[in-house]
Amino acid sequence: MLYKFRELWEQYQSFQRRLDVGAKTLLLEEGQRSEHYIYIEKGAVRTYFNNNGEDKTVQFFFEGEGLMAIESFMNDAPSPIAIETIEPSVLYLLPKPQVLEMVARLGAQLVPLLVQRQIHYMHEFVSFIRDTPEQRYQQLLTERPQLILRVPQHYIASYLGISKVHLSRIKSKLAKGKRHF
Amino acid sequence: MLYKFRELWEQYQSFQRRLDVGAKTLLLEEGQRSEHYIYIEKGAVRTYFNNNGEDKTVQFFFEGEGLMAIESFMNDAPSPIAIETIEPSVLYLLPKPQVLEMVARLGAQLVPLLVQRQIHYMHEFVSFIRDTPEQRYQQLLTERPQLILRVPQHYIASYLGISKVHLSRIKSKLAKGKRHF
DNA sequence: CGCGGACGATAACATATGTTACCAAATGCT
DNA sequence: AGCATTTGGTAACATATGTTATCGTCCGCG
Repeated sequence: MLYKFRELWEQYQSFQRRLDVGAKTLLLEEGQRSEHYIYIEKGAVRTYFNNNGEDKTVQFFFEGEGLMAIESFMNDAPSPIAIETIEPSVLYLLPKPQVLEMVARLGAQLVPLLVQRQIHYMHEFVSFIRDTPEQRYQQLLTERPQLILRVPQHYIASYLGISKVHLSRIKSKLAKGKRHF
Repeated sequence: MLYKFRELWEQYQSFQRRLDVGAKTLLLEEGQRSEHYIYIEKGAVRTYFNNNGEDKTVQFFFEGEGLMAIESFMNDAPSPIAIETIEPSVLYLLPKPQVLEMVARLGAQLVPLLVQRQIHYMHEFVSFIRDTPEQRYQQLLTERPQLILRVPQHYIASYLGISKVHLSRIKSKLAKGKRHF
């Protein structure tokens, strides 16, 4: 039996819990076990961890995307990563048993999806060893302009691996370069 | 029909090509299409790319490990990544048609493997936004000491995302800290 | 409406890292 | 053995980035 992910997802509607939450709602705490797959109907979400008192953002997600703390979920271990909303959001949570059932039913159809995810992470990795923070910021600007507009700067800074002060410097430097009157 | 990867691999022995090559042998050029899975029986291999004239190392592999330029292989596109031996090596190459056949036969059994790879890349990513180059070097020292011993320093430097001069500084700083006579 | 916190910019200074250049030791090859 | 190449260390200087502190604005919430 072959499924596309989206069709299969619909079949589990009755198990999905709808969440309508405000900004900065914690969806998974660091150290907790992940028990859900999260689909974002509306809003924005980030994953992050705490590094001696300061937030480090790992990834951003927006409407139409899904996520989970895969390491915790798959290895049944405390999550090194926390999840919280950035904006008021509408989310659908599917509990672990049903997620595992979906995974089993999808079977080999997951392989290409997982391969593409892996390629995505390799790209991020390569970007770190090849590009300066300024270049990485410019790529964000061109490739994900909505992200720059919607996400507070200090989250973006830690995602880029730099301080918020430095990101501010980069922006003002770029703005100076663009000015011509 | 269920297989473990290793058992299945043995079944394809007759398709495997054995390569006995010296150090710095180019196995896949940047821009070429990847047509093989490579298993390392002996030796060491790195993946890298050229960034305006200078090498950036992405990953290291040693005996018992396998690799391929997954992006090129799976998407049938020119590879952004080159592959070459670091040491004289004995390798086994399995051509693409047989690799695809293996993938098909493994099917859903690949899912956990791919998930763990994904987690691995996420860890590398997190290390970049959390740790200083010095910390990343120390982790290499404790987690993969053989790597430090066998791989030339400038490859390690670019893998860490820093210049070889700076890596040398880090080493001498750490050595100074350890000295106590 | 007003207040406090979140957000963003900037300055001044400290530290980390890159670049270039030079030298010494190790290694490979003939 | 001898030479060229690779590898690794160090110094001096330039640049990038972090840290701390201060300020102004905006925005949510009582």
